[in-house]
Amino acid sequence: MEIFDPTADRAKEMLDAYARADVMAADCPSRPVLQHLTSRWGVLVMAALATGTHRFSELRRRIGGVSERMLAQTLQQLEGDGFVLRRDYGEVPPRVDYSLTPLGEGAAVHLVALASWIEANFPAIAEAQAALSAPADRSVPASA
Amino acid sequence: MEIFDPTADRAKEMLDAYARADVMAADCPSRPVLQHLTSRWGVLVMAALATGTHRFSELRRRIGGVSERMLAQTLQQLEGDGFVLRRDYGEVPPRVDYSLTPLGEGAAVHLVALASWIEANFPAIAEAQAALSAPADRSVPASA
DNA sequence: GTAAGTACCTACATAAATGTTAGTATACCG
DNA sequence: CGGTATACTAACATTTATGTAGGTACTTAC
Repeated sequence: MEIFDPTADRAKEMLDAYARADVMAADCPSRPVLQHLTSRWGVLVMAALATGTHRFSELRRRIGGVSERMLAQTLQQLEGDGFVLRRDYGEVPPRVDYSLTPLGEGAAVHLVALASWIEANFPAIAEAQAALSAPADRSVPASA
Repeated sequence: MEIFDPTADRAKEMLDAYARADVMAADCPSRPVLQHLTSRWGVLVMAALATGTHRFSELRRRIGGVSERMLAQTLQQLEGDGFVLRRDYGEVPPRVDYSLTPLGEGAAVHLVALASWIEANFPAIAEAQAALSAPADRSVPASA
C-alpha cells in the first residue's frame, strides 16, 4: 500500500529498536547494555547491590580489586542504563549511596544466579580445567 | 593440636580452592572463569551453543560481529574451563563442531536467561536511558 | 595541627582485548 | 584453472579497559 502516514516511520523505529532486540545482531542497541552488565566490574557491582543499598566506599571495600576509578565508571554506566539509583545527600564530606532500581533488580537476579552457580560449581570447573590441561595426547591415534 | 598429618595440608588447600569460591575476592580462582563466561563473546557463544551443536563457521555467522580470531579464542577458553566440547572429525577440509558439556549447560542457563531478559526488557531500558540523559538539572535546588 | 575518611575527577600510563591480514592443505564447483 | 569454503594460527596494529597518582573541600578523631 505504501500510503504516507506520519506514524508509520515511528512505528517502524519502535519495531527496530524495541520489539526486535537481538543480542546476536552486531549492531543491536542491546549489545552495549549487555556489555555494561557483564563487564568485569559490572557483574560484581550488580551482585553487591543485590544485597541492598551501599555507599561508594562500602562497595569499594566489598568488591575486591576495584579501583575507585573503575567503580565510579561502572556505577555511572549502570546508572545510565537505569539499573542503579544514585542518591546524593549533598553533605560534606560527601555522602552518596547506591541501590538497584526495579529494573536493576530484574537484571541482578540473573547475574547473582550466575555468580552463585560459579561459586557452587567451582569444584567441578577446577576439576575440568585440570583434566583438560593434563592429557598430553589430544590427537587422533595414528594408524601406524 | 597441630599434629602432623599428611592429609591436613591437602584438606586445607581444597577448602581454599574449592569450598570457599568467592567472586568478591580479588584473587579467587573463580574470577577468570567468570570473566570467560561474561566476556564480550563468551556470553554469545554460550547462548548460541545452548541451542545445540554447531560448527565453527556456523557460530561465526550466527554471532554477529565476531572475528574468526575472537571466536576461536573464546571457544578455547570455554573449552579450557570445561564448558564446551570440541569435536574434530579429522577430515579435510577441516570439520569441527562444538557443543556444551553438562557443566556448560549449567552455566548457559543463566547466560541465556540474562540475554533473554535484556531482549525482553529492552524497551524499558531504552526508556530509562533516554530519561536519564535528558534532564538537564541533576543538582540540588539552590536555596537562593 | 596532622592524619584519615568521603566521593569523586582528571591526566597520564600501561595492560588487555580485539581487529586485520595473510597463510595452510585440501576439496568441490564450474 | 580460478574461486570458494573449511578451521584455524601467527604476526602485527589498534582500540578499549584498567590502573596510578594527585587533587578537591571539608569533617572527625587524635
